Amino acid sequence: MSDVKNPKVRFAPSPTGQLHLGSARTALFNYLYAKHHDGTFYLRIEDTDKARSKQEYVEQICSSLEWLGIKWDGEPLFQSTRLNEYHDVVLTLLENNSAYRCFCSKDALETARVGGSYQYPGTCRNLSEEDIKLHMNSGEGFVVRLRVPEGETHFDDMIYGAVHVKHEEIDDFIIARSDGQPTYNLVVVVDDHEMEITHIIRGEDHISNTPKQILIYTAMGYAVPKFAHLPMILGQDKKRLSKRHGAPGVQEFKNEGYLPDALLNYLALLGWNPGSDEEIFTLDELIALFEMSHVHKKSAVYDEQKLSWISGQHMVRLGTAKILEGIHAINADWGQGFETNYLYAILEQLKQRSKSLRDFIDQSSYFFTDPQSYDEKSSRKNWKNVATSQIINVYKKRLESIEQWDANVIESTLRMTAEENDISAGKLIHPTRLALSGVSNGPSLFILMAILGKDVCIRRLNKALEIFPLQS
RNA sequence: GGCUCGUUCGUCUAGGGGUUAGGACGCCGCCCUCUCAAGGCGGUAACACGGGUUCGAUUCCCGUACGGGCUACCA
Repeated sequence: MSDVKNPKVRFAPSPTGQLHLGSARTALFNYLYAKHHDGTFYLRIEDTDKARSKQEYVEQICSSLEWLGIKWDGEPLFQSTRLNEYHDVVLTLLENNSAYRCFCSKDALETARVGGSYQYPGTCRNLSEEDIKLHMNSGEGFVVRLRVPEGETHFDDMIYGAVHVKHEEIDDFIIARSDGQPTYNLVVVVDDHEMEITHIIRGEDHISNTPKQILIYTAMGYAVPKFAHLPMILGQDKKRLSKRHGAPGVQEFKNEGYLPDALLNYLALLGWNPGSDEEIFTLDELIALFEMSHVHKKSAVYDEQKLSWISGQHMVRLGTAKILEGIHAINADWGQGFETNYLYAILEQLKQRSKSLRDFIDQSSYFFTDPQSYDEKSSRKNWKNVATSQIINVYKKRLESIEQWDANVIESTLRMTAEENDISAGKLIHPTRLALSGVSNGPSLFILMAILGKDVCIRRLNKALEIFPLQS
């Protein structure tokens, strides 16, 4: 289908914050593209902004990627370790006349900016050797700018198609700051060349950097890689997704109890479609199906409800052992002191009712401790008077004599009791559920009772018989 | 402001010169049922607008509107 072989891609976050949804999707698409084509997925930490980069963010980003199951190949490359290489490239560019020193002060340029033009006026573009020496000798600071030639640059974006940019629209941009530090555009090119990256897959916000980078590739005589720019993810207000949309970092999704595969699944569907009506996929399935040609340019709005649904779908498909593992990852105490089989039985029942791992925790308290309170509405509705207490008492007595404690027996006993007393089964089921769980919803009552066990059921019924009806 | 990209149900999307414009989430209803879910069935809801081109445009072209991106000695 595709003639791409063993591509090398990279995900290059800057450690100035934790991994966000948008970045996570960029990482995902890089990963999917690489793995689909038997390629390599590298991680590069863009930590040249010393003021904003933090080690703790490096760790957070890495652990988020690990949690997601996006595994990078080899060791991460840290740009902060490659300052010498960048410096050498700047010198080469200076030597081959592709770049030049600019002695204009920042303030001077700032005040020179008028109207709609933000471009560098080219003051130092053609300084003579003597002028340069003069400036240098007087100890003036300088930046290095790329000498952008006349003409235009074009490239074929895998998603955007043909992009043409006239050079008049490109500034003689800075590649080295006055403190000698290289800038983003320079650094990216040097590393992508060094790492032999074949496909640069990144957010649409980088599209205008691309011609600048191509200019550097060309000036250095490097082969130009292929580019794919991904559409943005927006919040409900159609603004670029950010913290204030309540969709912060990947870390939060983990804490909320989302499954990594579910998050990945949802993210993949933002801007890409599998070419069928299927919507639920594991990571491996996404790898197999991923095609860059199915990625479109339109930005997508993040929708937590759909994420939640997808999460629920994954939950149902997941084995109980995996679920237990996941729950313990966010709450190691859950179910402590109870047998694993007991926990499995609970999870099996709660699966259909849980969208996240948190839901299991939130819904399962009555499996471990007797209800401390009873749903008020249900109390009023389902255990109104002493008549209910009397019939519950009858049922309880019969339960006490059951030898074979299983759901079928529990159920037939209840139905028999109801029938003999000429009431509907529901009249007995609802108060019993209330007495046992304290709430009015949950798994089938008889399965619930079978799981809880005879002793617990009798104990809780006795307690409820003391309390209900609340007031008469 | 300049450059640029986009616009199909509220949202994610399929489609593409002639279709009852398809699917999914959500929402509503029904079925199932001991509740809540899950599941099944059905319903609600869209081609931004104006001009062309054409026998015929939602689909192609041009404008307008609206939205996104970029416009740093950040990455």
